[in-house]
Amino acid sequence: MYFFEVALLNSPLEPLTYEYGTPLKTGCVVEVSLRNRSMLGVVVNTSEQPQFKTSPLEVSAPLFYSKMQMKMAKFISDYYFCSLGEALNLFVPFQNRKEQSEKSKENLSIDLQETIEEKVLSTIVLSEKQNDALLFLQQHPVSLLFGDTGSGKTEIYMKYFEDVLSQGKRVIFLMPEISLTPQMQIRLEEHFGDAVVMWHSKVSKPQKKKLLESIYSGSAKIIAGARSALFLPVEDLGLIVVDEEHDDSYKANARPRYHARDMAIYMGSLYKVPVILGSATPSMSSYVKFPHVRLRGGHFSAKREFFFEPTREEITQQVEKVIVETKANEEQAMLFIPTRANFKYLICEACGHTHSCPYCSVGMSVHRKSNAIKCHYCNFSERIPSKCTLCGHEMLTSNRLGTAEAVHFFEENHPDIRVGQFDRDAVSTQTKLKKLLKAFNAKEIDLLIGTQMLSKGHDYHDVTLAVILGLDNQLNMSDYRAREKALSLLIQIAGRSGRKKAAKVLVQSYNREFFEPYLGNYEQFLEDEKMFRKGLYPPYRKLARILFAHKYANKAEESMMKMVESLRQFSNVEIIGYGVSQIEKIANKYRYQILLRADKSTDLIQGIKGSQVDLAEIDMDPIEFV
DNA sequence: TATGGCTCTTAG
DNA sequence: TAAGAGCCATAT
Repeated sequence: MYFFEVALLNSPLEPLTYEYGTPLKTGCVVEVSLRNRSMLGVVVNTSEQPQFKTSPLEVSAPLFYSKMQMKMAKFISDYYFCSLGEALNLFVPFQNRKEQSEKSKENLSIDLQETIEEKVLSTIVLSEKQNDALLFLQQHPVSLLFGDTGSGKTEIYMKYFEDVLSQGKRVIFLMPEISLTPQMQIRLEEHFGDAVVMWHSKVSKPQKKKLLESIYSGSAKIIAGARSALFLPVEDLGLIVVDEEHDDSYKANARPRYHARDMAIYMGSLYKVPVILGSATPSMSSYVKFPHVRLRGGHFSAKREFFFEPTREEITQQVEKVIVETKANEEQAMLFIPTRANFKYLICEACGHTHSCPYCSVGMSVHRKSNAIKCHYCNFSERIPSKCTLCGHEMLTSNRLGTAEAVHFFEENHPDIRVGQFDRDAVSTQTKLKKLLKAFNAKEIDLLIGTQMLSKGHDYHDVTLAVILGLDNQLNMSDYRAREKALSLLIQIAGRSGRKKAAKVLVQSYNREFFEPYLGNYEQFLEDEKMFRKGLYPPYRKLARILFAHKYANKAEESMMKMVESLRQFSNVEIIGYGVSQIEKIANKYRYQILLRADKSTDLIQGIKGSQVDLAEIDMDPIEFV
């Protein structure tokens, strides 16, 4: 009998030992039973016969995790503090098919010839600047393509893809989920035909099966997708691209809390393939860590004129006026508002009481369409009360304008302006996204009103006005990245306008003097920001956030205090602060947290590993602090 | 004496 | 994480 340590997929448990009649390789997918439940697991080690009685395992599916996948999973489990089973569960395993895979390798070059001869409809011609940038990218293991919107980053990627494909290798091309639009798909397919696969969380199960088939067979050469695409079973990897690398959606907000950009870089070093990070507003972290090539201006070299209006977010007469003017000129406008729903809060005029979620310590948002107030943290909703639930006063007022209310406003006051709503509520499916973008590009919509989603790399051609409300909400957040986030947001949204014609950008903010000098000069901001971050914040120092959540506040607090005490032994780990979280309660659980800082992540890991951690959820390199 | 809710332990 | 054991409070 042989014995194996098996990591249970999607289980927080450490590997358990099982027995089997014949030797098995590390990485092999097996079926085991745990407390009468059947589970999938992965052989992670062979072992001696243990003291206790072992259960048998079964080998059912011809699936295995490659050496590289095992290595990466191990890294994720160590660095981000999760079980090996949870880390492995991120990956899609390889399929064991001996003869077929040999064949497909032989066919590879033939497939490729066909792809190039039959599928390529147009050739990519780069400008001299683009060519220089490509050369730069090809000369570095990890590099940053710092290119303004419209400067032709995608063409550079595609030229590089051609090069990689011609060597019989494949590409992983990551982008934020919202950027995986039909436009991008069409652009890629125009050049690479069936060799393109688009992978994201909203692809249906049967469709995923189909896509996986083409990845297994080797016919898929360009694996484009959201962060999870990094974990697909891609053989002969030749290049990884992380587009819009500054985007926060690359960080997973549930365990394993990995950062896909950072994992892409790690993966690149493991596979010895180049990694390209692309952005018009690169993250401080990438800018400081990696060499960059700067690509300025657009093909259209459009002009943007910025106006500032010192006010909190509201639809002022000026906002109304510029939008009406744009419509009169038969041009398109975008309106950014950081809040969804009609209003973020419902407040009593008499006593000032904010209607909060019974399960979370946050205000509930007003959704007029469903006549409900909703909690944006736990989704609890109830009817909009007619009077204050605290004092009974009948006049309630709402505050913090949201996208739905702005849509409502324009529908009421300017019925001739055709409005589209672009936020999580209105764009809940890929189909709705397609529909909305199609309508906007077909000029069936005059004004697109949306949240952060607006800022994500879509190509709009005829937008001549961008209005940005509530930018100070971003800037005033107690977050070391608040400046970076606010400025990049402004530049990204502004960048959606003026692709063809000159555009106006109207910004509501009391902080003109902060934003203005950096508008055409993001690198200056990055340079200035170095001073602010050095010695205190990433990328110069490393942070970890440890979160404790429990039904009883004292339980969570106790666990936190225990951990604080044990962390004190580690002189390399600085406890920046600890206590009740900014949002005290979510989904009926009280929340406490510790924020740690160190020079090196290994210091943090050592400190955390050496401390008592019950109830704790560890967030390495956190980007959220509430 | 049965039942439900809660906490704690432990899984191979 | 999830199931089962043990414990206590309450219902019958």
